[in-house]
Amino acid sequence: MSVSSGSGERLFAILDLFTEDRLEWTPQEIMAELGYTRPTLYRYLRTLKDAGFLTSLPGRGFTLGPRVVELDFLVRRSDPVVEIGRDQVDALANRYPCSSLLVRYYGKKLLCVHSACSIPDPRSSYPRGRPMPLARGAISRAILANLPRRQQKPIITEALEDFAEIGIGSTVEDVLDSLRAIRRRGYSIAHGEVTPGVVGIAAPVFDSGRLPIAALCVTIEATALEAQGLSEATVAENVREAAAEISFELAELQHDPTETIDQNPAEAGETA
Amino acid sequence: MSVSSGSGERLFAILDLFTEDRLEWTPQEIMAELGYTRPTLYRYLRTLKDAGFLTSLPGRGFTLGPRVVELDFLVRRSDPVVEIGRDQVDALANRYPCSSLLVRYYGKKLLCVHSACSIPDPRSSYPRGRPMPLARGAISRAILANLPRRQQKPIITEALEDFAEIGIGSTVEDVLDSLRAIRRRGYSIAHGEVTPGVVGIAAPVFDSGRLPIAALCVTIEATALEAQGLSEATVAENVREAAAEISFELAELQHDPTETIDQNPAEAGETA
DNA sequence: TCAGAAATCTCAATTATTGGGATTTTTGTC
DNA sequence: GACAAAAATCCCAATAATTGAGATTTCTGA
Repeated sequence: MSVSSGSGERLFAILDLFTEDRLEWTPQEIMAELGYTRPTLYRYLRTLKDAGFLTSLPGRGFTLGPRVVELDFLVRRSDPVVEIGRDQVDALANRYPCSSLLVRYYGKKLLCVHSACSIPDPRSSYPRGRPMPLARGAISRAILANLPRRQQKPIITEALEDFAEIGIGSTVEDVLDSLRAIRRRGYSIAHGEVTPGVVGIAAPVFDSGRLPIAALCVTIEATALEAQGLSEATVAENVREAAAEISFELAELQHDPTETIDQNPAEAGETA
Repeated sequence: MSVSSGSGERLFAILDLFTEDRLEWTPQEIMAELGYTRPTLYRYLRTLKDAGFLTSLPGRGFTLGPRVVELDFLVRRSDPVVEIGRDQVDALANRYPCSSLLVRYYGKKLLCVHSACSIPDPRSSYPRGRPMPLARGAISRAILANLPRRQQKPIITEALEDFAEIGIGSTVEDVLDSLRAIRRRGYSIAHGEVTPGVVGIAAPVFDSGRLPIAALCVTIEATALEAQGLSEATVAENVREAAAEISFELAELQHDPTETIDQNPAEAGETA
């Protein structure tokens, strides 16, 4: 809420410039974009470079640096959802000609944390680290449907047009009803919401407190399903079971005091 | 050089606490470790959390957060060495029962940036993001041997005992001779230097300026080599060719102005 | 070798950061 | 559901650290 300045935040603002669309920035461009003074900017850049978050390309400016890579390795290690889910993701990819994703729910974001792919040229590609929209697709709904009402409402209200377009419901109450059904069924299905012709089938992963913290998802071409004589429901059952298995193993970890684990890094709740 | 304070660096010092051995820290522990005041520490933690670099675990403190994952995705995208090398790494893993690594040289560090594995239970495991020692193993020497003399000397001097132990040479001149041989041969081999019974075979990857920026490496059980009737030299030739192919494609990218690429993020040179 | 640009340095002004202590919120327990 | 202990946040004056204009140095390419 607070627009607090703080030189730390000004540092991170530099990192925020680097996006999928723009992976290189020169000091010039950064100055223009953020309005920092020259000496200040260079000081920031030096700090970031010394810390390894940026590296300078000979004549072309800066890119993200190796420290990021190192830290991601540590994140993979510290996240039991990844540790445990990996096998299930890979198994699903082996069973069906699909890409299979494990997507984590962080506060207001969905982030793919592991994926596997068993088809040559996947049309929808979500490798680790790519963020996803919170209001579209099977994954989104698998999570949303299992959130406490308190948290559902603001999200639904905000993205009502999206839901209407998809056919989930045109009023908040309608959407809530649809989500209730999804919750009871244990999985959600989306037809071509993200990529045309591709079916997404997702099921929620719970922490030991029964809160949804992730979703397991298989995306498969509609034509491939047909070709293999598979029904969506069959696949969905498999996904649901695999997700349940992850939840189960997570809960076990929780109870076993010999292992260190984290649980639900999602933000508590925000006054939307 | 400079022990400059700077609140940015104090922020990053918090991130530096998180290591493979210690993935969770409570504010208490951080205060004790870094000596920050309580309000200050909490301010820092909030900044880091808001930026997504940390997340708070319910009752257990903090871990690294999702922003790291997002940034690593961007790094993978911006590093052409990964983009190009991936296929070669995977191909080698398919050809031999081994793990196959692509390791990047960043200033004074070696960092695995991609790996593949074709055996069930690999004894030496180097997934993306795990740093490696700069003075041990085939990878290290593949890089070192191709560095300009200017940069070789200080490194060798500093790690002379290591080299002596491995049998590369007991004086700086001896080591330089050995490295020259490696450079001429085009690949380096290490027997059980990192893991007993495991052979490492590595070849350098060059940027368009003929500077070594990475190494491609296959690690394979000595017994597996024998069982398959493979000679080290045969495998080494394959590794060398694959690495050369990466170098070649990198150089091509360099000349093709339609692609944005980075080149050699390694630090220029430091007054060792 | 030299010009033009890029990066760094110097140092005084001032602002934003700091930390002691009070206060509020959260957590765990009864 | 209420209570005590701990954890996190707030307040605000003091001050130390950050800032930026301009000079200077280093780099880059011709």
